[in-house]
Amino acid sequence: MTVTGSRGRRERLRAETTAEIKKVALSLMAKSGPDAITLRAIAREMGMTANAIYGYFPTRDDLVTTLINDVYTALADAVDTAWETTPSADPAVRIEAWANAFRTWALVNPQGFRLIYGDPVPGYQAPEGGPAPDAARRVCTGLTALAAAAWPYARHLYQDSVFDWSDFDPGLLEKVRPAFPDLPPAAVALALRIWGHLHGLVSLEVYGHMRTQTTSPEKLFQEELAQLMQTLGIPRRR
Amino acid sequence: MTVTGSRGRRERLRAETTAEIKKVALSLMAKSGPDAITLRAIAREMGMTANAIYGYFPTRDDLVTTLINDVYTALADAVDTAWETTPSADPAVRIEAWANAFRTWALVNPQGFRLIYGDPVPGYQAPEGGPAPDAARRVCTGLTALAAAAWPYARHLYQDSVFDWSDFDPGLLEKVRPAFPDLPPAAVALALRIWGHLHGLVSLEVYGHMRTQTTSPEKLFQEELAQLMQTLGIPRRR
DNA sequence: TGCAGAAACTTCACGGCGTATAGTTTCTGC
DNA sequence: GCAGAAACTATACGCCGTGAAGTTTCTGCA
Repeated sequence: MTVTGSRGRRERLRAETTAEIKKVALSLMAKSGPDAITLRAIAREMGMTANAIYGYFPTRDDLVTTLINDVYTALADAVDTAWETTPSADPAVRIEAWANAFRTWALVNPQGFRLIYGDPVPGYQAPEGGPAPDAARRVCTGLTALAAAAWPYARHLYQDSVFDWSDFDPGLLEKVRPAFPDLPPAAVALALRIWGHLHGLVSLEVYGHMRTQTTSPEKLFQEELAQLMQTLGIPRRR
Repeated sequence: MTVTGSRGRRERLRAETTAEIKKVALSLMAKSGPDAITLRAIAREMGMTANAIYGYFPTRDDLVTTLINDVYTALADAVDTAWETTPSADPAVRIEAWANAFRTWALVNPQGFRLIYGDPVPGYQAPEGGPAPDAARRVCTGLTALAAAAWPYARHLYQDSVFDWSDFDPGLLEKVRPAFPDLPPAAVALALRIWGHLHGLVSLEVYGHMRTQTTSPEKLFQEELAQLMQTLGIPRRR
């Protein structure tokens, strides 16, 4: 009918404009960093007035929050895909696939990494619970899957763990415990520690702090993965 | 004499004003984050015009670079002091002292940590070679000292290392090799990896990404240190 | 002691930013 | 065809860094 047709048209246009705003914002970010995400620059690029954007996002921070969500989701998709498309027979291969997907995504999308994990934009205040809680949860759940895959090999190394469930966020456990019912708290702690290790090496590299120390961050990261397998008690494949 | 006395006076006033600019800038940063470091806000606080600051720093970026240098140096001092004031008999204790000093400094000076390691300020472009190469070097050299202290225990774990000297920055090696003549490339790689581990855990904590996952980042960090000793082959003290 | 010149500082101006308010155009559904 | 909603523009305010030009204050020498 004309009714739904017309309403549909308006909604479609609206959705298209919203998408274009985000697309332009992301291209500005990719070219010049998160700082370049300004309403006026986006509007300029789109042939609009900056205030027109307020019809789509109540404030600039809301736009940034949405972008963080999208970008973080893309990262989560990347690592999830790497995990799922790698055969599960050899946990070492699978864990390496996850970790390499993480680093590769960060190196391909350095500004996205900064957007997610850094101070995204001048004066940006993240909303309560963080800007992209779902995507962050997905990444952490993925990390727990790593730990779970390694746990048969690693468990004897973490016998005297001091962790219990109260050490972790209930929202995280809600996702994690049903998926891996047999996993103890120590394994979740291990997952978070691995997150820290990988995040640290990658972020030092992305932010350029490694460049002044080593000429081959790639080699360093592969060494990290090799040693990680050691830490997890996983026999080195050949 | 009056001559030197007068010239000395001008220079002293100049040095005092420079120091006050930096002091005010750092207090703004501590209160409201690196973004709050604006020439106008500093000038307002000092009862001056923003342009007066141009007599002391050619651009805002130069001021920020100087601040990064100062703050990074403070961090380097903190970890160096922790290292040097801890008895060297037990490498585990000493390494833990270093790592805890690193994390504690970051938690006490979160905005300083962001200034050093994050995107400090909108549009800030770090100068060639990084904003604080000396302080960064000192931290990396300190890390190599950790690796050197652990090396007698750890060396057999890194027999089949693939690193050679060409994998590292000459400027780093210039500092490191004379200080630790017997240390192989693998130990430097180990130092950088440890840096990554600690940096990752601490920066996830400082940036609030851990808060949504664990309720006790402190416990996680201590577990990290305990496992680090394992990785280094250092027997756990009691 | 007076005075040229340098140093320190202010004033004014420009373009950029987020965003609030008010006004205008365009489309929708009856 | 027309009321009203939705989309968008115009104007304005207070921030920001910074350049140019002008003013005040201090310094060192005659």
